[in-house]
Amino acid sequence: MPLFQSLPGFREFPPEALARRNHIFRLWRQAALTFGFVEYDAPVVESLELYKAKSGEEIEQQLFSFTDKGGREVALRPEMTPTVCRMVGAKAGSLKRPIKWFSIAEFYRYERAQKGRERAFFQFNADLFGEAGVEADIELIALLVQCLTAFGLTERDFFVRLSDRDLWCYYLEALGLDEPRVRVLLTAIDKHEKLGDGAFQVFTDAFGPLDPALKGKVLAFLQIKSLEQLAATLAPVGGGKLMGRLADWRRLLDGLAAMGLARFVEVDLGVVRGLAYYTGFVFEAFDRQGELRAIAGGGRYNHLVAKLGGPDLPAVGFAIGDVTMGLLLEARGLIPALVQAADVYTVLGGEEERKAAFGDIQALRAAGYRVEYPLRPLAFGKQFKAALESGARLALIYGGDELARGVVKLRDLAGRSERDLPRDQVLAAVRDTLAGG
RNA sequence: GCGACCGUAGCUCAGUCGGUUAGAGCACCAGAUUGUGGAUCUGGGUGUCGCGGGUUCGAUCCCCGUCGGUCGCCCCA
Repeated sequence: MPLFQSLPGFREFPPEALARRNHIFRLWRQAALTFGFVEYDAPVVESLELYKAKSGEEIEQQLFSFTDKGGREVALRPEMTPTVCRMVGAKAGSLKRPIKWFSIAEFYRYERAQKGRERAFFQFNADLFGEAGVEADIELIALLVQCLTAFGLTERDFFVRLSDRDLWCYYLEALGLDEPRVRVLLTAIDKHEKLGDGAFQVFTDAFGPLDPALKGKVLAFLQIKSLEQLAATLAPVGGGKLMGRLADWRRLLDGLAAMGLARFVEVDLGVVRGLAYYTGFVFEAFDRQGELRAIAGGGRYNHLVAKLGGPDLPAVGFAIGDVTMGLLLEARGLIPALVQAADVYTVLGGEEERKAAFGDIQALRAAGYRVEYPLRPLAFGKQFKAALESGARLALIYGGDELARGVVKLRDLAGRSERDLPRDQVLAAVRDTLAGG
């Protein structure tokens, strides 16, 4: 038994696992860059107040927080949104709009680990600031889709559930509910999928029995699956705010359809997201099988930058977690074999030959080729096995016979063919052979 | 924070109705093998049976606790 183990919920990444992680990061990064997002990074430790200001006092329960040696109350970051809002808020005056930033970073939450959830995990975060129109929402949802399809996932593997907090608020207001009742009812709606009718208990507890007619309308709203149904439901209600939102929905869905992404997106007003700061469209990506927790989530948060001390900047963003993403890719067989192969393996006849080879090895490496050779004297047979296991395409053979003739043997390991090279042509020959196919 | 299940080698697991020195496959290491291929053969166990305590003549096995894992609840930014 090891004397020390990693802490609960903290994963280790031995080379194979790190290769997988880097593969995921590489495709996320590539997707973001093609959408014109620029990468940033930020501190891992922040003031505890930053998170309390955004999420309330209870959040401390879920944080790795402590008092530093200067007496400051601090926390390991549990998410990127407050930080990026602060960063963008501070520089907003000098940043060209729209502001499109992304990051890939590790986060920490003091929670019990379970399937798809660890205490330390990575997230891809993308946020767009300074654009209030649905064009920004389209951009983010399209990027989210790209971040998943880049791996070979299709509409049969995942979908994006699209909802709208503003729409809910305006609708419930139109049905005669005041703001406190709207807020509590939204909490119930958020839990309805899991708890069913029991979800409304929180409302009953706070305000007494829910009017059956009202409840019926809420349940009917949750059933809406298309823009047409939404329009039909809202038409009799009317009102400028609701009609405005309906127009936004139309533009959003039209835009996504024009991008060819309609097949990934479903109208689903059951998604509310617990966060009070969301102000408009909200969305979450799920696997089609319904076996995993959310793959990604995001939405519009138009007032958070101001709340954290910056200018009033409209914003929309989302995050993808690496844990659920990894589970999904694994389940679909979409994690490729990520082998780290050498370019050249150098077979050494003996100590004299080793010295003779070192100059070439160094030159090849300086030229960017991955070159391996046995660190200890090894029989030729073993060296050829090692050459194969290294994945190298070429072997350079430094034997006594060859050196006596002023040559080195270049072996194509796959083709099993060999030829002699004059000593001074090793680098050029390797370059030509590897470049040639 | 709560609950259920689980914990034997690097991995997957066997095992002991409580009994000598804890096993297999894979992986790994060495040799056969000092001039050519993933093979084969030989050898190597690499282990605090998670940890601590209890019961017992004797515990990897039974009991309690604890730590860790998995899954779920709470929460989910």
